[in-house]
Amino acid sequence: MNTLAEENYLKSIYHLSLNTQNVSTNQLAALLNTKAASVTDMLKKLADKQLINYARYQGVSLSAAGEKIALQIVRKHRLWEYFLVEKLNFKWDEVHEMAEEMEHISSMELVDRLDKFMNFPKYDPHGDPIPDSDGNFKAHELKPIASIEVGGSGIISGVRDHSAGFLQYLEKQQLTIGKKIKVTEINEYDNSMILQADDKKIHISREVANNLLIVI
Amino acid sequence: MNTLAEENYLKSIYHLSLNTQNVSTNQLAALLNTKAASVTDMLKKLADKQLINYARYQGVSLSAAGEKIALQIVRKHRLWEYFLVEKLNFKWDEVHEMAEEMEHISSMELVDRLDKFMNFPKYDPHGDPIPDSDGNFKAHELKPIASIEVGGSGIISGVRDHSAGFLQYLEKQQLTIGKKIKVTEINEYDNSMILQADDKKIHISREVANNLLIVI
DNA sequence: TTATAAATTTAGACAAGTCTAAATTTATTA
DNA sequence: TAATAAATTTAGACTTGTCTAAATTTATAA
Ligand SMILES: [Mn+2]
Ligand SMILES: [Mn+2]
Ligand SMILES: [Mn+2]
Ligand SMILES: [Mn+2]
Repeated sequence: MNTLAEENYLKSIYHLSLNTQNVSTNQLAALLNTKAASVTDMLKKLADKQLINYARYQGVSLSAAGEKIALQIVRKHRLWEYFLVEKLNFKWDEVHEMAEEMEHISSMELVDRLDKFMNFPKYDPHGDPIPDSDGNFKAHELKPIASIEVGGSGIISGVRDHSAGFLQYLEKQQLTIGKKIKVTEINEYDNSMILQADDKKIHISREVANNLLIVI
Repeated sequence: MNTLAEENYLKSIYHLSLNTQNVSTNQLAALLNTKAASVTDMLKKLADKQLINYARYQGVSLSAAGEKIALQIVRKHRLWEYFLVEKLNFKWDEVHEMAEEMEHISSMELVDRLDKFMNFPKYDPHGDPIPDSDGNFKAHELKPIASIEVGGSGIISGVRDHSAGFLQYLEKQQLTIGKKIKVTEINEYDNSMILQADDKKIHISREVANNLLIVI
């Protein structure tokens, strides 16, 4: 079907498309850890295959066919992450690289059975929605904690930064998916916030508040 | 570490080495579904990496380092096959191609946890032994049913032919791993055999008898 | 609105892995 | 043992995916 490289490009275009209309060559190069020239080469190939809409110098978006493929890869990635955490007891900061490889296992029958085996989970260990076999999913209505005012509360349901460092920090602070938090104080000087979670007060920086997402 | 192609070559050399001292270029080409010239190219590469012992025109064998890698791939292949059958309910004739991809997932931590998750199985769905994380395993003392005389009996514990067609045939005849059988009759004309299994009489050809292995 | 900067593409090269066709070595057999 | 056949290797080419350096296009800003 599609090569491993093609799949990684499609998935990256998908992710970047969530924030911008047209994805730029440089954005892709940064995310894929490659060079702009290499990206251009691949974009030509994907355009030939009708998987993307591409006009020279104008950036790129997924075609319907490309999005379908991207969603299947995202589905596999998130299901394998769920498997690694729930069945093999990995921590949420340990699974990304492994899933990066596993998402390319081609059998659809396999991923559907895996889905069933785990009882059709709707969200991965980082709170990201898992598309079903048709590519459909419902995302949470997420807001960064930074956007909440004093007195507001919600349930931690996602992260904006998926890096192992950030995830480990959150784990240490016990700020994990599903936890109910309330904003009790905002420091005017640096905009850092104090949260009430269970019986603890947790002090988080503005940067953390920007990258930690809740459902109200 | 090693590329996917290199891993597949090492594994193939390993399998062929079980029957012959030095593996030939043509044997590898046949098993890997490629051409002899391609095999020669790869053998040079693997020899440079000290993973095989190779002398031009003389065939090839694994070095200690090469065998270690091959055993890890075999371990992963068989553990994933076990997972697919025991956890995801695939049939034993359906899992080979998927495991062919999954065996290349690199994380050793992952495979060790998978092993633990499944309670350290010793044999894969086809009766082949699963190496432990150090590459050690104990193979069954296997004999083809064809070598048994009338009155002899044993437990089905392996197959010589792993093709889906053969496995499906065995399944249909209920000649599956673990079943106790007894040879009740050998037809002199075509050497076909009649087996007693549970309460059934099963008639098998010489060819089947050669490819079905038992422990006495 | 022109000059400069930034982004992107093109040109040309390279490594991995494969192939066909030709050359070489080894095995077989007359 | 010499001729022929079979197996293997070499030569040269091709594809995929990548890179650097140079050229081109688009964006920004004086
Ligand atoms: Mn990937
Ligand atoms: Mn995730
Ligand atoms: Mn393989
Ligand atoms: Mn097997």
